[in-house]
Amino acid sequence: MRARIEDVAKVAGVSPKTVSRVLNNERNVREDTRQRILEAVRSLDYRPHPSARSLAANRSFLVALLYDNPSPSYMMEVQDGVLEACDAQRYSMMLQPLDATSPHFVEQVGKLISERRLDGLILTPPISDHADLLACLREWGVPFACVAPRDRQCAGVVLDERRAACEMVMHLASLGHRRIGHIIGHPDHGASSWRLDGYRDGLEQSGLRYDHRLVMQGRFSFDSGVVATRAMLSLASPPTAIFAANDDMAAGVIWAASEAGLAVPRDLSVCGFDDTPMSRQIWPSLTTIHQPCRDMGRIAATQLLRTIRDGEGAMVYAKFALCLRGSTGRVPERPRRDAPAGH
Amino acid sequence: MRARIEDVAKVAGVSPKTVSRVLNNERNVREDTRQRILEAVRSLDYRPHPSARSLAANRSFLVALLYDNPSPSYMMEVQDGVLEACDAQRYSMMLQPLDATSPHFVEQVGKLISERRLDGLILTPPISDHADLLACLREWGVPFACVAPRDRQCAGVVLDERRAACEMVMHLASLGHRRIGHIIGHPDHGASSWRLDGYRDGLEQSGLRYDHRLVMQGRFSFDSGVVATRAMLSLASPPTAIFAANDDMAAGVIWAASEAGLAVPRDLSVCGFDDTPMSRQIWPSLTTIHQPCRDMGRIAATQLLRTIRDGEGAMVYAKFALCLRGSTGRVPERPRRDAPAGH
DNA sequence: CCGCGAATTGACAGCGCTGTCATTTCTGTC
DNA sequence: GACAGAAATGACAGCGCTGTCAATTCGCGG
Repeated sequence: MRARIEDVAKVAGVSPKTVSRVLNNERNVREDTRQRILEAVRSLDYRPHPSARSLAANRSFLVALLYDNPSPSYMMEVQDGVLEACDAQRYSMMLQPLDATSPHFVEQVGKLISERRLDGLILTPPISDHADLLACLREWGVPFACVAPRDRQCAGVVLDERRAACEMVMHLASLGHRRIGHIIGHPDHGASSWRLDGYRDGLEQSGLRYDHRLVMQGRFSFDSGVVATRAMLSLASPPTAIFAANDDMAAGVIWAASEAGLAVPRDLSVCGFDDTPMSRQIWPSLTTIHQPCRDMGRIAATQLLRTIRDGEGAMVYAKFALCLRGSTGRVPERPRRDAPAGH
Repeated sequence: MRARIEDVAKVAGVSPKTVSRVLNNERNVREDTRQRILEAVRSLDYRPHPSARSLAANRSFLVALLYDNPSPSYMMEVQDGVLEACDAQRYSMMLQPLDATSPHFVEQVGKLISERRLDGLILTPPISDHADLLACLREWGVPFACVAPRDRQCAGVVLDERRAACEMVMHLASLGHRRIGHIIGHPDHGASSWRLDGYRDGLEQSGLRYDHRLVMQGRFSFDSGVVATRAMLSLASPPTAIFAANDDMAAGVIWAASEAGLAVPRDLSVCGFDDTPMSRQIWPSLTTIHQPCRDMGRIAATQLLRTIRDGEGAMVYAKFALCLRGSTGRVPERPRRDAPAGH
């Protein structure tokens, strides 16, 4: 049978309550007592019983990570980061896939919270932008932290995606591109508008005019990238570079370009956003923007646990990085086929 | 404050123990009593307290899903399946990323089990092939279920990967290929040997000779696919088709082929294994073998829960499916460059 | 209507921990 | 050395549920 707190107390010659104090890092325990107790814990290989702790303390020490169908690699990394932070603070994480468009969405989350006695939630896009849910959580007093939310008035983590997109477009411009297309992400994701704004910033700072014909609506999916690209390539004056709002759509761009017989980057430069593993596994490898997803998961969890403990978590900025790879190149010297000169 | 079991009992006019019986689907409760209790549960919106239940029942109702750095999309799908099965039986799932090569691996798992009071484990490749761990779990009497283990004498789920690989190779042969290369997966994964065996079966059934020069060792990574392909393409008599043991390596094959100026599938047919999302996002889209990962996760969890409940889980076979896509094609009529005829 | 085994229900303790509050011990001051 | 106030420790109840086992009720043949 496993040792219980009472056994530890007996060995250390103190009361169970004092052992509990040490295990929970409470103040007001003399240093020598603490050492004696830790020694007893070690000698008995004592492990506190999570359920007993939860029951007595009236907290579950459990947080849930809510997600709705994002890219698996993104989610997996965020997950690992969250787990890392939770483990370090003796918290557990549970996962909950959800359908944010369901009419019972908020209700389901409420049920989850009360069923599992959750101490807090971590919301990932697009759930982190679900205004109804955020309002309810605030009303219920349930602590939460958001990953990349549109509204930054909460605990969590974001990237300056607008700046990142801007820099990417400026990079394209520096390669000589003057007709740079953009494929917008899913309309429900805050990221889509930041990236679009960044695209406009980048054009402006490069002295290029915004042309609405070069901007297509996508949905963050590979297929939507293909569709948008076919449309853009059939323009009278097609772009020489396309900046897709994520890597999946960028893969769609490369696909559609290959389909149309264009070589990337010779005939068309392509870049994405997210630095998914896939971006390095396609030919040519994709120029994109790296998000430190694992760090972001860790940060979000840390801010959530701070909120739970002290009632105050912050919105932390994570750093992005441009990954310049094979899918972008200098614009060709002579025009391609939309030749204005020559006739 | 939330309703407790006592409140439900009072409303239904029975003892708390009887309510507990109904909630846990125990036998020997009269039907009308059951109905009265369920009605009370509904009217009070009662939710049993998980920690209280665990503490009293001396079980955690928690299983862990152990993984070591597999492909994120694979893991994510397995995860969702496991969650589905656990939810249905009022169990919780926790995730545990691990390093199976660590010298303290088994010890770490043991610590995890006793710390979290786990009721069981689900092992994914390559952990499902870790002989030391399996031996310890059996010795400790810890229920577990395996996804795709080499040794099928345990509860879990597998695919007939050997058969799948065989069919893939036969398909290549039916397209006219006679020099079909293979890139073996990671040596520690059971899947690698099944797929290799299937490759040999496929050659044999197509009347082709096994040629060791056309078989390279890989490690399931994109990079290892690139390296193996470069080596194979530099052979005096290179293959006209390459069957990589997974999609990541197959992506590497396409990459290396593009690098070498070869067009896929015109100059080289390529196929993989796993049907990752990436396989549809590259150009050309990848011919591969689909594994129903989500189903497999669900099945593994179901068998684990059966093991926990009745002490007996089975090894279940899941169904694979060939996905014929753009990366494979008929072998060209006239030889390519290793022209034996001609000059 | 009685008696017996089976089906159904209930009383009670206790799972292992922490919150509350009382008690003891220490620290610094005059 | 006495004393106040702070720091450290302990006693005890109880978190909400289920296991054990005893008590009650039911069904049915004689």
